[in-house]
Amino acid sequence: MDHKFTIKIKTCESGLADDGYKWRKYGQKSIKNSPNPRSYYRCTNPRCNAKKQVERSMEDPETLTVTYEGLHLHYTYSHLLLSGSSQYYYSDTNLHVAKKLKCQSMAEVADAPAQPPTRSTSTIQPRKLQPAADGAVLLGSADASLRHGLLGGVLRSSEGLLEDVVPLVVRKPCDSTTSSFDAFPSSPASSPSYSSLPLTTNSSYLDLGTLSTIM
DNA sequence: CGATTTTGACCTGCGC
DNA sequence: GCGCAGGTCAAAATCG
Repeated sequence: MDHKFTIKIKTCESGLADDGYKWRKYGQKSIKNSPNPRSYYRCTNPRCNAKKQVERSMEDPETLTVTYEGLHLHYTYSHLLLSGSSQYYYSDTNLHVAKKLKCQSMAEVADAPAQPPTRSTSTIQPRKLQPAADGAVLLGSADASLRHGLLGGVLRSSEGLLEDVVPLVVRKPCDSTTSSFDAFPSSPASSPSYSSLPLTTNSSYLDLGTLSTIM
């Protein structure tokens, strides 16, 4: 069992996505039918088994397809310094790329984000930490207040696996006023369910809408 | 000088 | 069994 999912990140010029974790590159391979090589990264934390693969999108060179695998077993305090200029996408379509992804894992991924938006709950509902397949739970030992501080303003909209395995946000240094969002027609980020979030919709985009369709 | 990246070799899984 | 493709290793190079 593994946690594996893919997100698409808009990059600007030469800007690389900084997801708050520290990664070490351990390989690069050219992929068949893809003009761009795929880079392989491991978390530098020796206790952490998280890995990610970064591949530049064929259709949009400014989009990086990042496949995360494994769980972070530690914190990154850089999240406390998050700015509002974050843009990231969660692509369910690429979930199918992971050939080893089992149906159960798919269900896990799709579980929480597919929940109807119970946004009226202003109280931070600590999402039940889904025990990871390997028994590890990201932030599992976190002080609750710290966890809320980290998660509350960033990705609580997902209320799901993203909090467990996705680095809390994929940051990019460039301005958020790019017009590239036209390439992503489905935009549940504008859903009212996100209006209660402490982040503005034009500063952070999370494409979770289609995620529920894979249930 | 230690950490990180690069890159070719090696390993492994899968389809035929 | 063989070949291909993807993933990982590890030594050398590079960087800060």
